[in-house]
Amino acid sequence: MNQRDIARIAGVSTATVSRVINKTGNVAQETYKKVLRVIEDQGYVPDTIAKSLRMRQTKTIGFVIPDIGNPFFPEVLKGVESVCVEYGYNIILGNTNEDVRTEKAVVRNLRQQRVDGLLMILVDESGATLRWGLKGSESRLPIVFIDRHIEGFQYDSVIIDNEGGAFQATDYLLQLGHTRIAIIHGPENMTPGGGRLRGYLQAMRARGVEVVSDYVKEGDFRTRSGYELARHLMSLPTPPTAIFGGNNLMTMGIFEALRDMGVRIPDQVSLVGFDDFLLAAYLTPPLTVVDRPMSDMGRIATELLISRIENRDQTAVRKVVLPTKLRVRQSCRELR
Amino acid sequence: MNQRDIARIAGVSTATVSRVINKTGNVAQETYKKVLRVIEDQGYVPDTIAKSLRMRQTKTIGFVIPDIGNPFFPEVLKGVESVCVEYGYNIILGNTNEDVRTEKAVVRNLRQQRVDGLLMILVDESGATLRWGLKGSESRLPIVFIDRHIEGFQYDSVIIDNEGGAFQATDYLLQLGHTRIAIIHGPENMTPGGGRLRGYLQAMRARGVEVVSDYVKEGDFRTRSGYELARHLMSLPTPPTAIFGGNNLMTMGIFEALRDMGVRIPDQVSLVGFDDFLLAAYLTPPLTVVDRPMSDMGRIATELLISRIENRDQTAVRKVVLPTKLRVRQSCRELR
DNA sequence: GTTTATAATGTAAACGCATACACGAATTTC
DNA sequence: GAAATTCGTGTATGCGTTTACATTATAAAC
Repeated sequence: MNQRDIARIAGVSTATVSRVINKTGNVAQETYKKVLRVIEDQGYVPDTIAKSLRMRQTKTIGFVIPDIGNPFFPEVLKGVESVCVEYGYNIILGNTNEDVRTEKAVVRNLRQQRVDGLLMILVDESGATLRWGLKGSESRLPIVFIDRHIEGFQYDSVIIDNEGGAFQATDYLLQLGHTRIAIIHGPENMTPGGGRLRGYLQAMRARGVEVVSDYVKEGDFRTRSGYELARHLMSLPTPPTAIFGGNNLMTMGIFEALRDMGVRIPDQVSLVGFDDFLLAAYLTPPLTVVDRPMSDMGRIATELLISRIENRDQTAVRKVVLPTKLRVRQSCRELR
Repeated sequence: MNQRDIARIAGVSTATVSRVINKTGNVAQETYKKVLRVIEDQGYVPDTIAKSLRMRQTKTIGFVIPDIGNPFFPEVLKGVESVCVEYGYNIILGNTNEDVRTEKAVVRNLRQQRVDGLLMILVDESGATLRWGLKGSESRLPIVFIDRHIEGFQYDSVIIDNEGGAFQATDYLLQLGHTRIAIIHGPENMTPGGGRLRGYLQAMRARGVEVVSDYVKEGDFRTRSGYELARHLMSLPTPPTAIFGGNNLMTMGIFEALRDMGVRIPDQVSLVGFDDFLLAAYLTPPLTVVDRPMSDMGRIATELLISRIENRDQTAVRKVVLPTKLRVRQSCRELR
């Protein structure tokens, strides 16, 4: 059942059917109703594929993420989805498994699917993914980066104030009297990893507290690395009195390690995490964390992307930085 | 840059280019290489939209879910995604917000997008969604239901043994000596709600324990209803000694309520949840739950769907029932 | 009542691809 | 060496839309 069938049954031309469906151009009241009735009767639904081909736009955006399993993902997706529904866009998912090769393939695939725009939480911040994946596409595909900022590309990004958030958390611990503060941060060459580390360092220096290199550990943003590095930290001759976890997963690993080692929070060691997550408030003790507006990131990024797609926003490249918020709960104690 | 451009540059016809890309039909070694070089040079990527139109298949499946926010979702998605990658299918998301009207619209939209098949976690088990959403589509769209079974439709479903799982959990509590066992179950007219309730009732009766109607509460699968019903239960003149939570979200609500009321788990009340979730193992105490293989459900459902799409599976309608597993942790105590 | 503007509709081409069919060249068959 | 087969390639059509352009019917203007 296609447009031509409807046209035939209604005794009009396909052009008229099209005009009725899209409310474009003039069509007589009577004809309008007649066509609509036939459409309704037949349960006809226009073929989006054909329309996309003709219109050269698919009303679809690609959402590229590194790991479906990270609790971060559904949060962001929630924001993305709500805006997409509002503007009538569909979402095609692209999971990269934190792997650069896969990432390239995903970008290619999405481009091949003729998505109207791309929302990306990139793994490869070097830009190689993009250069290769986008090679040969004449029309500049609108892209908005989420949680990453990539220098040297004329694309928008929506990120959070990693430095500020880490500064805030560290300073909070310092205020409580801690000086032996450890950090398990993410990869230094990635936006969230490096930024949070810098915030930590700045806070320490601002208060004139010496940074002990043994207390500064680089993880890979996964639970396991948090677990192992925390065990390592607590086995030090002089263990830290507080640990700052660089993201949700690593913080969970830290929590688990402390529990397994029988280290009590916050009596023996204070814990602050980055990322609020469902878990944090339910743990015992409830975790103090740097909260970042994940759903908002998704929402704002999508708004931005769609406004680029629809050419409503012609301004220069935007870098939106969202603020974080320290949620004080019960995982830190005052030292005196 | 399209096929015609490549053909022109390579000095061949579009048919040859197509043959090279799809490795269909014969083409001379030399020509093959030449065309491939041009494609590479130009960064040409075939247009999937045009291909889809011509081939009448999109290599895309729609995944309809009721709530992105439910931890259940990413788990299932993980399984779905892995299979889709394997077979080269894309996923378009459809969030229904647990709303029947939205659900209808989503099905329509997905059909309009010409997805090759549908994976559905339905809200409306009456079938009205399908009847309306699919009206007028001549070619039978392959569909696999996840976590729901709908009578009267010739579609496959992949569900879990709700009755068995609930029986197991209830029986476990009975074995520990509990008799005042409450259940907060989901909507009775839904597969997981009704099934789990039945399993509970069967277990009680099997051991000859009277079912107290005050202890049987129907929630809506959301956190809040678990919270409120748990508060209600514990305010009863004779409160239960054990509560069985009908799904992950409601169990969390129950947990929260008990914490807020200062009721100690498992000393004062034992708690068993349905669904394992990241949280469960991290809570204090770690929760005993009925675990169900969510990722497997996604995987198996997708395998089934794709085999239907590609006509590899011509057998009658399948109803796959996956077993559950009781994960005993520390939220239940023996009564004596 | 003729001209002119406007509304209503139809005709046909194009979007980028796969493929049926056609055709000449090369190869095999006897 | 003629007939039959296979190989390599091109031409042209159609998938279901939208839309520029053409055409006819209707209303407005004088």
